[in-house]
Amino acid sequence: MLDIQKIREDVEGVRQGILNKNVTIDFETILKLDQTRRDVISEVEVLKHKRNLVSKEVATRKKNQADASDLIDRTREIGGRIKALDDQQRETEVKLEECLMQIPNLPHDSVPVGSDASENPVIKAWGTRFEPDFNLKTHLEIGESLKLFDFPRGTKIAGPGFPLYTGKGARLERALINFMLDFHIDEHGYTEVLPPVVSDRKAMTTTGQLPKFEDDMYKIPQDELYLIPTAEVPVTNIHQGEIIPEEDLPIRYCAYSSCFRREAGSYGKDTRGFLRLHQFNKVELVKFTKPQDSYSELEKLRRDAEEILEALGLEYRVIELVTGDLSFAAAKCYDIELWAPGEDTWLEVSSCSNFEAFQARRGAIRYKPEGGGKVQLLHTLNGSGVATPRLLVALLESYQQQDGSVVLPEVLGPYMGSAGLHLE
RNA sequence: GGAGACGUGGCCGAGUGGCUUAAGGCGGCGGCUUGCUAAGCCGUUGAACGUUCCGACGUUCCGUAGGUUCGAAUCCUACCGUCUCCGCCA
Repeated sequence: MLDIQKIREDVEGVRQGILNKNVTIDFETILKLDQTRRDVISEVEVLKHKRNLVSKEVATRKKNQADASDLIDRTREIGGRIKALDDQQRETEVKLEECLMQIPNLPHDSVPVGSDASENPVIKAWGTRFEPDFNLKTHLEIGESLKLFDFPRGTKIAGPGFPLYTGKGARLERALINFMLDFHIDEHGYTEVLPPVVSDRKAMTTTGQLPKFEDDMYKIPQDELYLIPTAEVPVTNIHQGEIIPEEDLPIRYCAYSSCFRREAGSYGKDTRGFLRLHQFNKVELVKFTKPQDSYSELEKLRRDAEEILEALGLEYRVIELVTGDLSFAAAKCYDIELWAPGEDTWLEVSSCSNFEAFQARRGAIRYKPEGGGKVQLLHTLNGSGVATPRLLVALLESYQQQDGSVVLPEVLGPYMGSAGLHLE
């Protein structure tokens, strides 16, 4: 949510920023609602002040056994008008809030202006291309021959997009999750949390999934809960409604969770194997920072994700998203993509974003400055560190051998245990 | 799932319709004291919104939402949450 005060003060600047995100908003209606709201508040506050004074006078007279019926009549009349104005205020605020909830976050000044993903600049590349002199297999071919997963049976249980990992494939999935968690906890100083995989409407609204993207999520109507599309939702909401002492910042959480996405509207796109799923595993990084620190923390966050890929020896590149490709809640975002030699393509495994105060305002997440300054909104950030399905794809395809087996990188040794690093 | 108890500021806790402008304590902050010293004394203490001549002023907030009333932390209704007991259960 944007600051209504900022909209009031610089509507043209806001309009242009939102336009750069390819969104058009009717700001005139918003400003009118804002004006109405303030007018009504002014009026009702005068009346309430009057009521308070007269009520006090009633109390005084009653104490002195005096008659107060004339005052009571007057207050009754004032009370009626207050009720009407209170209703009007509530109505106006609901409408205003509905409008504000529809506005995406403003892009940061440093974000290149552009209309869509085709304009996203590549800002970094790391690693060397895996180009052996034998014919490369895709992860599906590798997985089937080594019995690492079983898509037909997964589909039998829950429909397409719900993967079933088997044998050493299941072990590898678990190894990757544990490796990434330990790495972020021990090397990068994150605090581990293991959150619920469902969240309520309020939590989904804080992070920006609601009210606009209801159809993208799995819903449990009986309990008014949603399956989380990312651990970002429950983890960001850990501090919903709280005022955090400045000395506790930054807070860095690291969380593993299953993620659930309906992927509505994307049927027929990347449907092969692990490229796009309804359920997948992800290690997520979430930060709460002071406003002045959020951009340096974004760079560190991106490094934290990159280092996972470097430790696994996988070729990656970093993309900076242009304004038109930024998600609803993001002010700035980097995507990290892995090279999948078998698929012969880049696969997005991480998205690192700074939301500035956008989520904090929706969820009332604030901090109290040391030395007693005014309480203010903090900044939230998050990034995948990283999602497993496409990581698994790149890993299997990058470490495949001519004989069809796979030799995993050494860092996974402790996690593969008795299964070993040689999948055959 | 059944029964009961409870929900007040950062924390503890008083408050059963007007004397509350939420007592008192703890903690925090500022100051004074320096033979009450593992201390003492004094002062101070939250959030949101609106107006503003930037000095302030006003309104709201006692789990949440409604209701009764001239007036609600206090009475009524619903919901949410916590705890205890019973049932069920990995």
